[in-house]
Amino acid sequence: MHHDLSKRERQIMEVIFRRGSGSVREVLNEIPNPPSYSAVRAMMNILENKGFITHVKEGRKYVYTSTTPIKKAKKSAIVQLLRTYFNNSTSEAVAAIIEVDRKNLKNTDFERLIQLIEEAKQEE
Amino acid sequence: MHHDLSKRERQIMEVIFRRGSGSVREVLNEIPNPPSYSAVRAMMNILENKGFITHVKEGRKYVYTSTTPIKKAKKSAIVQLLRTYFNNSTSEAVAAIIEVDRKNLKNTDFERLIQLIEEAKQEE
DNA sequence: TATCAAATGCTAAACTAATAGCATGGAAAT
DNA sequence: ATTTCCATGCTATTAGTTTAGCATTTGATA
Repeated sequence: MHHDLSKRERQIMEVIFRRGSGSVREVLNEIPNPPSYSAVRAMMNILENKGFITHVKEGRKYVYTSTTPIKKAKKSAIVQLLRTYFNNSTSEAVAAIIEVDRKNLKNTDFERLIQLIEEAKQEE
Repeated sequence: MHHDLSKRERQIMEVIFRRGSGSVREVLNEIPNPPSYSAVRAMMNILENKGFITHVKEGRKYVYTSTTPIKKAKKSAIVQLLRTYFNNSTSEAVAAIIEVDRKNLKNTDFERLIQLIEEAKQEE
């Protein structure tokens, strides 16, 4: 998906995915150690020229969105995570995710997860 | 973790995490649309100078490993995924992961997952 | 309506990353 | 011991990123 992007291009795409959309200013505000406003504008133009994002005019500014459907982007990110860190093992990945957030998860969360898995099992 | 890496640096780190370790040649072999051998070497030198990887001599070649413990790297990748694509919702992420791989998962896999979650629930 | 503030269009210069390729060195094979 | 094969050391060049800043456009405000 966004595998051939430069560091800045990638950072911008991540902000767009996280927010759903964003103006140059909004994107800039969410980049850690950001470059200048000019640089972000330049990068977003490049991303648009490459076809990764598109914009609509809203008031006096441009609001950008990803041209890749969010669902597809999520899938791509997951495949990438599994491949890089979990040897493509879904269950190891799930275990690791739960472990990361275990302290914050409540009983109802666990029950929802179990129900979710039961459902997937049925649909098989 | 590796959030300020250039595109190539990032690609190299991903290979190192996936493989556990790797020589320049081995890393090169796993990069899609790879640059030259020279370029990979240069990048790996930079990564070493920045402290992300280290090497031991093995025969006539250098074998590189990450200086970041794999566990920490996994956690960082997960946090990043959740933040970017799932609004920090563990259960949505788990649902999406299962969805991606649903066709390949067998009944025993689902049962293992349920057991895994039951255990996490107990440990709470 | 006139002014202001904040956005984009554009471009050139400065900087950093990425690359190629020659020089060097060492392990393995003959 | 000598040759061969791969690997690294190094450096110059190319490609791409980052920047500032002026001109222009456009909502908002007095």
